[in-house]
Amino acid sequence: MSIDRIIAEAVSKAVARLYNADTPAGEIVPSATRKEFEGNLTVMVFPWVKLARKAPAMVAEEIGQWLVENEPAVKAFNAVNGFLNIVIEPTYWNAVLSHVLSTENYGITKPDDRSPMVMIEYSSPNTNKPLHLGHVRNNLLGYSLACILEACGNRVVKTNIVNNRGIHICKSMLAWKLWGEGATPESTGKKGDHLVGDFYVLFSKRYSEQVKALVAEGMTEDEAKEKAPLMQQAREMLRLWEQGDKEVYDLWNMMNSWVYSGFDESYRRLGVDFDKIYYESDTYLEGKDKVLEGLEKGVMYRKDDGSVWADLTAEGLDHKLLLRADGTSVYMTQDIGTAKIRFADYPIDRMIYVVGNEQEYHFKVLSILLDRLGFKWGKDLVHFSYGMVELPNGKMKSREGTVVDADYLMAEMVNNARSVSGELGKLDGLTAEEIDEICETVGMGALKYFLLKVDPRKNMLFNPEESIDFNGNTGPFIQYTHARIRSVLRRAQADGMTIGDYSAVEPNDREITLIQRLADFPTVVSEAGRQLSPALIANYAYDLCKLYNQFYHDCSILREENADIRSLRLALSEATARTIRTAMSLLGIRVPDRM
RNA sequence: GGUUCCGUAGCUCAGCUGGAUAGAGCAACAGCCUUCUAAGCUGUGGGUCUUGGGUUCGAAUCCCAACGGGAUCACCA
Repeated sequence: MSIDRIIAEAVSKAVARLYNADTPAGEIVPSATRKEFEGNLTVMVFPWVKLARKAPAMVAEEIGQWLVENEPAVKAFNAVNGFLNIVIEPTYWNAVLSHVLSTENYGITKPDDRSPMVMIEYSSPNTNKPLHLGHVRNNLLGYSLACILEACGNRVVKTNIVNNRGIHICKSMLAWKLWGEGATPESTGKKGDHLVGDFYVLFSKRYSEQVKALVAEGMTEDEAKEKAPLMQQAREMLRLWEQGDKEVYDLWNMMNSWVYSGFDESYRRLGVDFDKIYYESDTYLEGKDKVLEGLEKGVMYRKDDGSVWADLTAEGLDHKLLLRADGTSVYMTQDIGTAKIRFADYPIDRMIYVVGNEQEYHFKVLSILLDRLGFKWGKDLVHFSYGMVELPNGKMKSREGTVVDADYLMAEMVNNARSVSGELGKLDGLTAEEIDEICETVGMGALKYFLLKVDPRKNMLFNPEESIDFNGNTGPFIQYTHARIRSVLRRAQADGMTIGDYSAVEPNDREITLIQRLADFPTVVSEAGRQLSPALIANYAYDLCKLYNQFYHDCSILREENADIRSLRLALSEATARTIRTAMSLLGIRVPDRM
């Protein structure tokens, strides 16, 4: 049992004896004592002052006295107003540390066949352009959430729905046909997704030139956008695609395959993966049946023109279109169709969509509709909504070209890691492969940690210059701490030192704080799972590293003469390294053994 | 305008289901490498937690309102 539970039980017993109070131990939450006061754990006694009819300080005094007399783990106490500060028997902390060290997968709950199944959708790219910074945030959040949920004992299915059809894809295809036929990733040396993206940009450019020309001839802006020949041609191409026209289909397949392999490369570098990938081209027709089923059930209605709608006014929302008058689907219908297929594929208990906050309305509606259509997870589906990534000079707008390309960004981060490492002399005496490996790990670690440490709901600022920083609350700082601990442990091993017996050692204040923090890990993981918050894990890891670094500078571990004390410090190092590794793996960040 | 999210140091961010004198990093200044990795450590300065009410022993945290900012309210995806 953890130390704060022991204290909670004891306090519960104490107030029962002293004041006849019926307070379950579960309601008592001891917290770490603030460093200005003496003690390790603090319990607030305010809940019992009324019952005791005594001053808060007096109540704290009485409970404290009872604890010292009846609970062996409690060594001493002091009462400051209503705050009861408890000093735990120092050697007791060693037992806590041993527990941390001896528990395999400390803090991690492995799922089994009966565990709830949660599906998490993330990434969901369009196949007309490469990934950008916003996708990076999405992918990292999604992947990390999946790791955290799995660590909390869920069976997790990571999924991706690739938006590979529609007018935007046809625009790239048309541009390629008109101005780039013959260009392939091989012939141009470009990554497939970038090549296709370039044609999309080219289309936009030529299209807006056409629109401009038409406006100059006297058309209104809206009319020009509609009537521009390029738009007409793209529409025609979409029509042909939907009819299964062989030539268009072949082109579509070819260009998509370029994009997929480009995406795969980006995903690999990001370190994210999927258990099941759905393609919109396979699912976009599926929602129709469900909607018609809803029509029969009476949860939807048909207008005179034949279009199908859902009335959401009871939920305080509007009427929502689901099928156009010509019977074709809209976005919402497709998501219903995807849900149907997914539910048929997996026995899902819970569904999480990692999608930007601009789609909050969409998912609110989707939740209601899925619920009405009988999906058991519909009502409680989670739209894990995250804020935009902003740049110092304003928003990212693909139209204005102010996007940060994901591949470019990753390369920049790794390059920067290389130059900083080189300047610091960290790369001396390493082979070329080792250098590559470390720079990749550090550069990507910096990027990932930077995007994961902030509250996902918030819009965040990404300053390309400042964010490539390896000092302070950053991924590399955590990686560095880990590497340094590993180095200590390596030397210890080389010198034949082992973690011996430290059960009789009294740890100092710093060491106790560190042990307390290590013991917190399982709570932090389950909390992170409950709140779906990678940021919680990230900030915990930083905090832990900060504590370790202070401890590290506070004492010498290997040169400590007293073998028992050295044992404690080695054990502390070992436990910290392991916890850092586990925490970072929940964020999808690798930690190097040396750097 | 309706709905919703956000507002904490000059900047970027923590602050868990209410608890003691609101914390880190960056930036500024001052120290620390003959000692296990200085991507580090120590210290100094820097705050009306947007504002105003309410709830109570106690509010950055919960409730209401105002102000400021983002998102959204398509037969686009």
